[in-house]
Amino acid sequence: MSEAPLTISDRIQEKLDDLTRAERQLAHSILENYPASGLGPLTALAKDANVSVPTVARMVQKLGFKGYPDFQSELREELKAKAKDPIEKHDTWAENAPSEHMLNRFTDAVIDNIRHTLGQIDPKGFDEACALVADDQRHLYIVGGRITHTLAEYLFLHMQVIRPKITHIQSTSNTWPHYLLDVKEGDVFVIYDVRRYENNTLKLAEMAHAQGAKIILFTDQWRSPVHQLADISLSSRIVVPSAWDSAVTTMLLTETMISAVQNLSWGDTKERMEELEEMFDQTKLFRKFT
Amino acid sequence: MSEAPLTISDRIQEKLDDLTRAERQLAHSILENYPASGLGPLTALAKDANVSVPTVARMVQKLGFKGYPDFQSELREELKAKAKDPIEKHDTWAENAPSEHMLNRFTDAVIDNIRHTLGQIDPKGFDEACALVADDQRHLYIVGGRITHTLAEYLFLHMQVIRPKITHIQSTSNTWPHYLLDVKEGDVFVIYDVRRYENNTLKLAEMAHAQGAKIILFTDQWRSPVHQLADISLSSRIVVPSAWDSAVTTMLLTETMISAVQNLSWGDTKERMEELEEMFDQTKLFRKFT
DNA sequence: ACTTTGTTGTGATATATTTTTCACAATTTT
DNA sequence: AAAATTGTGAAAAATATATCACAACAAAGT
Repeated sequence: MSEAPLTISDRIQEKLDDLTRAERQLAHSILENYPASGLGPLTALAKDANVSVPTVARMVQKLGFKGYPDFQSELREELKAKAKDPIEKHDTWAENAPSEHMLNRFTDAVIDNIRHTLGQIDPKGFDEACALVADDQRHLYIVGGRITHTLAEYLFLHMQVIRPKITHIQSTSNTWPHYLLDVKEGDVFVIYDVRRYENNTLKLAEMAHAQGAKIILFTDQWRSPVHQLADISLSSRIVVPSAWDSAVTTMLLTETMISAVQNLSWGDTKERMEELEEMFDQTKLFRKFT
Repeated sequence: MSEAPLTISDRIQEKLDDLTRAERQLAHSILENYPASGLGPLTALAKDANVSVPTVARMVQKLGFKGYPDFQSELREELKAKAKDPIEKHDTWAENAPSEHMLNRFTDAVIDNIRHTLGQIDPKGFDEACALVADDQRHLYIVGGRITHTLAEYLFLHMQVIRPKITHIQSTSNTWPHYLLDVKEGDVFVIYDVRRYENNTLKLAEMAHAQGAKIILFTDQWRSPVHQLADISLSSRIVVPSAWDSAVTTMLLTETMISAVQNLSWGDTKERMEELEEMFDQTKLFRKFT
């Protein structure tokens, strides 16, 4: 058995549990841009990971190296070996799996979906959609179908924090006619509908449209019939090597929308502060969970 | 247009004619296993190339670097950049939007997450997890938290079609102690837990573990504490330019699992046929929609 | 063959960095 | 409150780098 020669990356990950908080933080920093950061001076690495110099020194020894230079020289060996290896031809995603492995095939397809989807999207329309969703003068209704209600709820959960006046409707439930009574002109519907397109969803969209609501539609490349009524359609490619369709791209657009709406709601000034706070928050989390 | 930023390798080759014999010898040695040898100590490089130390020092300056350390740090930069590149290639995703547009920034981050995640995943563990989930002798419990229950439900909805004996538990609900009564040794728990990790989820995992259940954990790069109890952990990078974390990569893994489990459930014989058919199918689709 | 000219290695040395350790205080975790 | 972890600042030890002068060498032209 010619076993995989156990890279340093592997070794780090294995030991991850035996490491202390600061060490783990350092480990992640090393893996973050591997192996480049490990090849620089120890001091730089320490600063990069926001840990002290002794922490680095202590850890490399914990990992079983004689010292930092020893660690580095093994890293270089590894790099040398990898450069010789012909495996990297087709960049596989999961390097340790053959390219026919489901992990690689699936990911290939998803990346392809993302590329196609983003390549064809209309940024203006997207921005308009975000603006509509961000406008808390309008009541926001979020609608999903049998499967897509999970995406709808995902959007709902986040919007709940960002703005008031939102409702999550499941088109497959029979309670939704209720909600429609209250719909006012100018309210916004975010509707998820991918194949197989659901009749209920279409009906719901029609009624909403009839009441003068704006409709933003998340759909697939073949476009749900709701498309006819929608003010803005965002269609994603959803084809993967599976018996089912992929919701990954749709979720990507959804998350992007969440982020964009958040920014709009907070105003330009706070945007940067938020980014900072995020980083800070992240650091705190590192400290908290050891 | 932003041309490729001229690697050090390029620079060396360009200057090759201006170099003297020993320097050329050195240059070739550097290119021989590039960039590894350039990242070691100057002395080692000199010995490797069978040239003297001053020759190396003289050459790096001739190449326009301030000194050997300068040369090295540029090499590291290059390596870092290259590691990021394989598919990203700085082609902006939404071509009609500027690269600072949220669509592009967000997608960049997500692709990066996917690459990191897949790069570090253990395919063996993944396969084992799929086998466990596919085994319909075992009852399958799917658990999600406040946000992640949407992912859990997504998995649940698909598994429902593929196999019997599954239950979707929401860790935030107070009904879950009920279910645990029925858990038998060998049953399987698929648990979603990303930061901020939920106490309920941990408790639930502990009880499941105590009853001898297998645990498969979907978590983030920092790993939920449930990790300690899990038989298999699948961790995803979740960092995006947003106030929230991204679930896209986790969903990608989930969908991949669904697809893999589906294949397993159809029996070994049909598996390959199906794969072929899939590929064929995929090709057809490519032709159709391009 | 004999310069001439430019290149290269040697050995030595000064400088600059880096690594490794310490002791101790601050902090966090148990 | 005790134990473990981490950062600080400093210093010592170890390496690495940059240079120098000079001799050895090689190639080119005379």
